[in-house]
Amino acid sequence: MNVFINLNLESSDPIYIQLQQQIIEGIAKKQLLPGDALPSVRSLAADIGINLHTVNKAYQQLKQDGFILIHRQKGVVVHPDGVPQADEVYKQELKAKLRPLVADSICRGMSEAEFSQFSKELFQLFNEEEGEKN
Amino acid sequence: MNVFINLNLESSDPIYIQLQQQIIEGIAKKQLLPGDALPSVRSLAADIGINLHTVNKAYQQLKQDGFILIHRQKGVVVHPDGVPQADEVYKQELKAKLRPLVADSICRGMSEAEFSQFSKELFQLFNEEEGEKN
DNA sequence: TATCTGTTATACTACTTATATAACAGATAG
DNA sequence: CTATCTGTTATATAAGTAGTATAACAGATA
Repeated sequence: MNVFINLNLESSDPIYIQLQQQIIEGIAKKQLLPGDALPSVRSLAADIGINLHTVNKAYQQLKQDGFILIHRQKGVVVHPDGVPQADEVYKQELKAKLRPLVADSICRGMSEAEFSQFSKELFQLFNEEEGEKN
Repeated sequence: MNVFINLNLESSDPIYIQLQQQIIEGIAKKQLLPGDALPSVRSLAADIGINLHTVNKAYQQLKQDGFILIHRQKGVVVHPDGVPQADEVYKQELKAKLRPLVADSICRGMSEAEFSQFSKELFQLFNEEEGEKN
């Protein structure tokens, strides 16, 4: 049940953020399904060669955001009820995150069409591989 | 010639990043045109109540990214030749920044159409106010 | 000469990231 | 019962980032 984790230790993105994103990508690609078990903090930390607390930090944030459930003595699973649907608060935050990307892109002469094409390609990337189990 | 700067000191985004983004937004909205003068590091710092070095850090990065020119003893201006157009490297970085936003949105049941609609709204936001001088 | 530029240097505080150990309480397998 | 597995909590440390505070320098300009 190993999740394929590719960490970039050169990146300025913190390890626990990269870890979060990889798990979220796994859920988006449906390689991780509701109810699926995730490795324990200790085994995952050992597997990818980082500290237990770094994994725990990622898990805590994923739990906070509704991606996973943590049963105190049973382990960690992808949330059986699925991830909470995007509400208005989430959508406002999303727009706030897109905002600087759009402003920058406009300055550099990119069209709205090209920008949206990138989004479209990413949506396809995550949906194409639907259900792959490697 | 004051740039309207709205800082959020509660935000986890560093001040120098917010400052950068506001100036980039000004350029995107064409409120700041090629050749326009920007305040000196000292006067802008005094105006918005922050340290000189924080402003300098934002300016240095804007210079590095081609948004502004800094004439050693003359001051700071929006780059007269315009901002460098998006190249392949830039586009790859943009996609890398969009990637976690898209993965997250998919998990939360957002469609590609809705996601692109947000981008579209932001493009309009920056283009609507074209040339406004308040 | 006084004052404005950007630039550089140093020092300090506070916070974040990541690691290292250690211990605790509940569940479970032998 | 005991050993081992869970997540959790507590400390401590090291390195890096963010932000501030002062000070000084060199070139331009009024």
